[in-house]
Amino acid sequence: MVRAPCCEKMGLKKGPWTAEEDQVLVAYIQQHGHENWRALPKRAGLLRCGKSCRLRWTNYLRPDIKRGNFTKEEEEAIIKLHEMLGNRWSAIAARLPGRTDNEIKNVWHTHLKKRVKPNQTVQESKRRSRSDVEATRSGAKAIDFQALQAATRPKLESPTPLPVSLEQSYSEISSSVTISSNNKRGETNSAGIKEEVVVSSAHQFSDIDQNFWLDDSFASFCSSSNKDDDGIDFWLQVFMEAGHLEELPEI
DNA sequence: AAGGCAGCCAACCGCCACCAC
DNA sequence: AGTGGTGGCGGTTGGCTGCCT
Repeated sequence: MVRAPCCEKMGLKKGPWTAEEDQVLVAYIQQHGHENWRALPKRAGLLRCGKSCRLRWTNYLRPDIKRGNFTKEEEEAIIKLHEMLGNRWSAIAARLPGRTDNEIKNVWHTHLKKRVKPNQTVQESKRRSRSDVEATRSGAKAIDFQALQAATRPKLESPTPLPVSLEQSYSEISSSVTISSNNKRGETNSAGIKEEVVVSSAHQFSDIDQNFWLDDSFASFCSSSNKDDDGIDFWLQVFMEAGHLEELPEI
């Protein structure tokens, strides 16, 4: 099936948003919310496509967005998260309160990419990212941090606020790692983050030393380990290296 | 002063997964 | 089970800005 381009309709505006458009969009969403992005511009009286409105809102107008330069801590966090997750910008953004995936992607491409070691290239990240997808699609066992987090985090009725500190972010990742075996997409966790997998045979690594993620241990481990191993063995080695996994979990 | 160039970043595009019917 | 609509994601683009020559 070939879908028509989003803004195919004549008369729809493209390009930079004006202050007036921003105002209209914000006012409408504050009043009515954004249940249906496609219908929103019509109802709000904007000559934009829904996709454009959604992007503008999520990347720029949302009230919880943190503007301004990235701190050293945030940059370090992005580098480390990128090592772990690859080019999964939305997953990385979910770990950085107030930052959007687009922003993080931009920062990565303009600043951080140059900083990482030569052997930690974009291509490699791509490769890791792809292999994750392929593994998931083929039903193979793969680690998915979002899912892992969801599988072990206590379910709450109200949305969970984003982590308040980077340390907490790492803590949440490392404390919720499990090995996935039955993949099921489409679940939404308590923080409103879409889950890719729900783990049936959860094996928790809740006691991993937080310093493992924060200091150079993880980075040096990554550089010393076999880069071609994108799968479960890689992550098992990671947790064994962290010193908190006595034996291989049953998968 | 002006032209060229590189960097930055907002926005767009195409694809994919999910969901309702 | 198949189809169409929708939202979300990652890659890419293009315009703006500042620096350099």
